[in-house]
Amino acid sequence: MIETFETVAKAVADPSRVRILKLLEGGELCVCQITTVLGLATATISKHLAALKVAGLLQQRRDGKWVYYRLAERGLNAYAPQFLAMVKASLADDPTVAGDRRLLAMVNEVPVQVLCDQGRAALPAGAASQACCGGPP
Amino acid sequence: MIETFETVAKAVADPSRVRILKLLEGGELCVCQITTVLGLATATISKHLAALKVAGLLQQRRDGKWVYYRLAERGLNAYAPQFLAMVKASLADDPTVAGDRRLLAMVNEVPVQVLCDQGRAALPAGAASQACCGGPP
DNA sequence: GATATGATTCGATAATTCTCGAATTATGGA
DNA sequence: TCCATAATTCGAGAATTATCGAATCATATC
Repeated sequence: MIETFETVAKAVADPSRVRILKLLEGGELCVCQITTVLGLATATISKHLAALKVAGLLQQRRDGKWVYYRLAERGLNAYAPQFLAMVKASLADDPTVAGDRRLLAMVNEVPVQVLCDQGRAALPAGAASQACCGGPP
Repeated sequence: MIETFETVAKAVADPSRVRILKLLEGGELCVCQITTVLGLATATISKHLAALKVAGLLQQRRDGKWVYYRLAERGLNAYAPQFLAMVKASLADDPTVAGDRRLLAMVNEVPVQVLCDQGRAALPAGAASQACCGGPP
């Protein structure tokens, strides 16, 4: 009951996890794609994904070596759909979310194997700059 | 943007604060009434109320020595109304929330001055038991 | 089978946060 | 003006959490 509600609310109360949810609105992604866009350690992303899954917000699918995550369409958690709907209706014009979206577009240009292997080095030069620190002065 | 969203989500991601929100659905309450129902220290309740207010979920009104809080009807935070609506639509049958509601009914029988002075001692004997530990074995 | 690779789990550290008692502020009444 | 009381703020301790590197697990390929 209130613990279930708390679990979902806590899951949504972290910017990294919200960024993941917003990314997945465009369809399923594998862990290394999400990792490349967010720019965090793989272990960190994996933990975030686990938290979102426990909260009933995500579903998992393995395809060979890769694990794909997507927004949960029917959840174990009664409150998950409402939270998902609210996230979906929010933050469309947030600069961080927009930057992630732009970066994702480039990530999608690269085959998954290459991306997993090289990370951001597989992207066009300077592609990741908007996500962290901007161009030269 | 995403920080604003995070602030509200964090505010809702704590069971004590959700209980406060559920209590206030019945109308405004003063700090000592909320403190008596939740059974936490006054300082703790005050901090929770401040967090909810900063998140745009609550509004404040002073009446003499007492400060009354109520759900915010028009908030500074763009996401607050949606979160409030979701909380309102949730947890109606949660046992903790139901216990708080029963306790609030008794609290409302006592004048505020007496309540602030005596706390739970002002309630009928054993009234607070359902909120923590149940009756004798 | 042995090896390589993507993802998860483990262990540790730094940062948040929940909670409380004590000190402070604000208001009302003697 | 001085005291009593309701609420907030301060300071500290305990618990939770975000993050990472290293170790482990799972799958595919040779």
